[in-house]
Amino acid sequence: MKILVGLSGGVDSAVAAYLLQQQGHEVACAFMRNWDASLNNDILGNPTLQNAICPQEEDYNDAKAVADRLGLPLYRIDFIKEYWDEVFTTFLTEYQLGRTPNPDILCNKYIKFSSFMKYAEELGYPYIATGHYAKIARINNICQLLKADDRNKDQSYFLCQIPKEALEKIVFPLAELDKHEVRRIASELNLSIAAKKDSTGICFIGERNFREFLMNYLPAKEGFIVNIDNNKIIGRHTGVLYYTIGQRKGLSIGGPGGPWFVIGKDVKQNILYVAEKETNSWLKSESCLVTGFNWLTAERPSECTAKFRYRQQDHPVQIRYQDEQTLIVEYPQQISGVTPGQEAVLYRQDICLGGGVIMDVYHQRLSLNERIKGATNVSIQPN
RNA sequence: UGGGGUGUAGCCAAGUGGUAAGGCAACAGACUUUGACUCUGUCAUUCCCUGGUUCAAGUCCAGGUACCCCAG
Repeated sequence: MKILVGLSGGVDSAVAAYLLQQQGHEVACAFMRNWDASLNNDILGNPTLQNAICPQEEDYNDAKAVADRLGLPLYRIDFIKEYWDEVFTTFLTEYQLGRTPNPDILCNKYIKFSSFMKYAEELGYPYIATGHYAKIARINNICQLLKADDRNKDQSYFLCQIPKEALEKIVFPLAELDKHEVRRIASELNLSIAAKKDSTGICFIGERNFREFLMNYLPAKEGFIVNIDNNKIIGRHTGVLYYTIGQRKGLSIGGPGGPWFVIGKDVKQNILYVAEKETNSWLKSESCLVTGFNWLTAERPSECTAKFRYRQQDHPVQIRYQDEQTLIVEYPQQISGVTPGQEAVLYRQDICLGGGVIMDVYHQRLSLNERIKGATNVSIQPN
């Protein structure tokens, strides 16, 4: 098979390329560049802005070294405009609405398994491969997305929004490998990046002071932090959009009581609502509204399991259908920290059924905003 | 300027003569291809100031000082 491997400069994609080569495929590599700090006005909190060589060039050099070591051709392709238009604008819009989006899921949907796949086809490669820890298997002659064998690294959550048809054209060579085996292979090959630290942080943007990064695009706007249980102002925030539900760090609320957790926000009034202790009922919900659901299978279950965040355990859930893409996901046992903007991803055992965006969460039949409104329907008192 | 009370880290707070608990926050690290959560670690040679008693003072005594409350 002719396969184009997305080579990032990290260990995983390097080993993926090597494995495909060993299997006798006709392999070429491509390095994607999707973020340009100066072009994208990414100034605040950018630790590498002044560096002579930007981290992405270092990654490219690493990828080049890998390709050379394996004797494979390396293409280079920019998706900077596509990333901005399709991933980043959506990301910012969601933040402006007070939600917490998952940019990496958008990146996989629009860039890696759309634009990049198209690019590969045009280049004459009908298949693409990446270093994702996920598995594709034919079940009843239909390609399905499954969890990786390495359950600790499984990244199927991030792939829930990719086009179903794309599954036919993707190869995940790391599907059955543990991370430590991948590293072992890399070091046996004497790859220069064998010990390179796993990358974390937003896809293509990297590990950053997140608040400072957002300040480039969402201006700081100070406001009050209010204790939802008594409507008292107990602190100040630098911008309600910078916080996410369930967040504890960065509130700077000292003194008696605590710890304090963000439980909701009022974007219009610029108020951040917090409650004491993680055990408080404000973070719990029994159901949520999920929209834009991307189905990866033909199955439409009424019961299955779900993850509401990456690396969260699978929770048993029941599904009620508003329509094909709009679901009410119910979990009467209650789950903490289900957050609008994040993705609800459904599974049946190992099979990833698909995912959609959490639009609202409900507790005792009330939406989060209704609950907050009910609790704050008295004037806020200065403390 | 009569009475009472209180001053311990950024905040809250133990400690009542024997060599500064704990919590919150902050910071650092781990974990993590979202954002969180979580875990680990760091964080007062010093207790409002000055002097005194004592082998030993955050703790006792004296004076000063700041703030709070009550009465004027």
